[in-house]
Amino acid sequence: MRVERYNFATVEPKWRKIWEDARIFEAGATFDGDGRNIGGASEKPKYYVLEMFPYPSGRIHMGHVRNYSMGDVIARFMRAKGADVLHPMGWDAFGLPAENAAMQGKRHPAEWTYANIAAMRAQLKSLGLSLDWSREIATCDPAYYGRQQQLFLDFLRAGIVDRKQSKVNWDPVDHTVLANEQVIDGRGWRSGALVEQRDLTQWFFKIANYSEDLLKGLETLERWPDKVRLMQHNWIGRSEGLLVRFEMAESSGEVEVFTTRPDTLFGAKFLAIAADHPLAHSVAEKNPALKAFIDECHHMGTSVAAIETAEKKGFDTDLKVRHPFDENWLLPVYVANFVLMDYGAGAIFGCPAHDQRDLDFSNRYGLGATPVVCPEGAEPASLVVTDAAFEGEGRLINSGFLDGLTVAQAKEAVAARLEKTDLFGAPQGKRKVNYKLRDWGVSRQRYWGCPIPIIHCEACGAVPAPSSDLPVTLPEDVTFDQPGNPLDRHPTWKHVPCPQCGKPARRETDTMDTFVDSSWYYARFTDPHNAQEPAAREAMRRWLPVDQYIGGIEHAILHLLYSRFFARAMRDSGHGELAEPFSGLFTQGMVVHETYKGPEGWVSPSEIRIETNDKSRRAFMIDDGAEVVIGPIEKMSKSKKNTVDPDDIIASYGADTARLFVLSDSPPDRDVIWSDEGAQGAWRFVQRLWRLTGEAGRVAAPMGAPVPAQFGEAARKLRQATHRAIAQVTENIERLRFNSAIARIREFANELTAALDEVTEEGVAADLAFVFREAAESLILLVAPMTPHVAEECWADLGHEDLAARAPWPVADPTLVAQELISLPVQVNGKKRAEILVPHDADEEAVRAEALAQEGVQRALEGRPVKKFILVPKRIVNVVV
RNA sequence: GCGGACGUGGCGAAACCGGUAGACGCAAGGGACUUAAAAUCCCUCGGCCAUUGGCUGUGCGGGUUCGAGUCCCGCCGUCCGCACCA
Repeated sequence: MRVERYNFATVEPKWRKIWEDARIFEAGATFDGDGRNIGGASEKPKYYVLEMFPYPSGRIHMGHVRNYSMGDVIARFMRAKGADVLHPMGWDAFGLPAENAAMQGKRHPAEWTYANIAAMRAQLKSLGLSLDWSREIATCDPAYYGRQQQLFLDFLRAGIVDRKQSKVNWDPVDHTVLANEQVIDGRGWRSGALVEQRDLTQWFFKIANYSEDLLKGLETLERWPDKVRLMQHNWIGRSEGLLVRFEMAESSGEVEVFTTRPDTLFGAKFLAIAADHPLAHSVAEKNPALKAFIDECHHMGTSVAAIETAEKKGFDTDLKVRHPFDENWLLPVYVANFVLMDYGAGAIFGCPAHDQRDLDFSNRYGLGATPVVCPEGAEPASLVVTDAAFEGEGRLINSGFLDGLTVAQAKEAVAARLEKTDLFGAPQGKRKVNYKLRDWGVSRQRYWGCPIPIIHCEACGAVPAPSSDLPVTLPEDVTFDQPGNPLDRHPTWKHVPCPQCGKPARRETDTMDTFVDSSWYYARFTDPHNAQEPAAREAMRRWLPVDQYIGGIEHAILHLLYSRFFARAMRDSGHGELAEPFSGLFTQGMVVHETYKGPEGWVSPSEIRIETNDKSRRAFMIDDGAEVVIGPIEKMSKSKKNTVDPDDIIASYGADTARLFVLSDSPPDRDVIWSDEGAQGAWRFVQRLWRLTGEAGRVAAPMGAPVPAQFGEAARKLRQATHRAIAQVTENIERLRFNSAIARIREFANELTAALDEVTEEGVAADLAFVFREAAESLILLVAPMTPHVAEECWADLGHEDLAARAPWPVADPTLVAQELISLPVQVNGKKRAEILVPHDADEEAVRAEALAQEGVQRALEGRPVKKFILVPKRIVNVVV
């Protein structure tokens, strides 16, 4: 046995330096005779693996370690498989936290951000990720956001940008717009003031125009998780319905509503309009009570969750509208807090019997409910709707000319009739495909973002900044000691002459949503230093789409939808060719940890020790021995103090151990629980790899030894184990089942250990020696994507002078993977009674004879005749009696 | 409210198209080595009964099937997202 321990502290930095000097992780790498990367074009197939780039918060967390370890496994695996791999890294560097830090710590956002980037870059480098650092980008770099401004202007020219009013959360004390998460119980998080909804004129990307295309495109994304596609599908929210215009009873006006259930029109009890509906505003002018109600709605917050979870409330306007099919039937018009102005027509008709929300509303205001759809087989007279609306299928009742029709037929009949009915010179009904997807408001009243390159001129309006002005850079001399946007109150920055008429004009002081920054960075990585355009067409053609994108499920909708939109918008404004930027997507789970609570509050894992025996598991403070309560396992967060610092882990166990642990134990799309015991388990395996290679190396054949003509029993067994492990680990990595790949590698290590235990003092024969080398080298290459440093050290220890990081992936010999004898379980009436060993090509008769001869089978048969004999080849035998 | 996901030993999990439930690891218990400890190695490890062996078991209740963790119907529980956090 090898005496010296594997010393990660010296070994890991050594290999990182060697990799870096050899520049082997740069995309498009080709090498000269000395193994130096001389760059240039590559004949290899391309593979682009991308992990969502981090926000530079200052420290990486275990979630980053997991995310980037997964991407690195794929990058190293694909490189070994012979691909030219692009695996870049950058920084999502604009955003609110930098401004908050500036307000608190008096540090300039740029200084704070770049310091954080430097710290996090060093941390990421210590993980040994095979990243192409020559392509590093930061979105707060003018070189990056200048090209983004170019995109904005080209989108504007292509008609993809719009300027219109929309609602924001306004904090009247801080004079600032609040994010939804900054609104807590209707109040600003910092000021505590009641938040108002305000109309602001803002810039929009017309993503809604792409609704149908974005929906259709989902079908082509076969390597995306179904759940993400479903979430986007629902988010786009296509619905086919009818716009219906209702005539007002006491005036010549009308109210238009959108409905997906025109079939239930005879069950209508009321109309409800949004608080911001023009009609609501006009009534409110003469009705202070309604004005108060509308104001109340404005304090609800702008998020859908806030609106829909609020108690359903309405206000009777006293206006009445005529039912489209009966001019004497008048319906009341309410202003309701749950109707959204942005969706459909900003007005609905309520059918309480067949819509739960309408029913809740109706019950509150005593508006009644008449059932008009009768479920198949139910007695119409027996239908009474009290607390539960019936939203299912059935046939129409109480509905005049619709009676007896199915829901689908009735929808069609109503649409057909209203299209032919005239109201004020136009059809009363119009079919419409409606989408929930709204245009993307990109204006932010903040400093630390990409300036919107527009100049406002009193005479010429909103004028694009000339392209020679790009990038329009942020002024550095700003302060954060007053509320509001520093750009807006900067003394000189915004004052510029109008590019068209030359008169004094002012710059747009809003910056872009940071989602814009992250919507095209994948394309920038293909040509990160281009000063003329976002990315050269040739570079995008070489690398796009991203073959495998990896990130958190929290980005399932917005970021991924915006990026898909951006690809289309770039295409339509002359900046690319493809619609779908990510052909493969994988969403990884979080890293979670136990929580500990002492008398003084939450306690960090580093402050406690755990005592376990077969009965209990208890935690105690290290300093005073006081017992603390072990709480639930939760997402790592500073507030719960249940974080583990990757730096600490790397210092005590090394990067390989950290990488191995976050990849094993749990499937990658599920959360993984970080535990010190688990980390130690991973550490033990890293040590074991080193010992095992040493032991195998002592008995292994020299490098380049010829393949023996014959293999003995022991050699053949280990050889089969080796090739089966290669086949299964390869498949598991290809399917991104890293936990299974590692389990299989460990199993193979166990098999190799068992084979080494058989070795006696006399040494081994040439055939076995050959197989020991083959097994040890395979083991190291299989584990190298997960634990690259120890693999490199073992690889050198086995006598290799070139790098494991550059070695080709081992290939399984199919003839060695196949099993000649197969173990088949034998069931009697579905219960396992015996197990038989049969040749893989045994015919049914032979299997039947063997199965029925088993003692356990005979016992279970109890002499009864066999009714049916089921043989699933290579799987199972079931005897039915 | 709307939408989505998940539920298997003490714990994390595995089980490909419906075919041996619990691979691999963690924890625990027992043993070897050691003056001792660490490290390492070996054995046991879902539950109940038992002598060979049997019964039972994948959140709960039904169903389909020769056969269900897997498919269908209905519950229960937990977690996540909801458009200005990134």
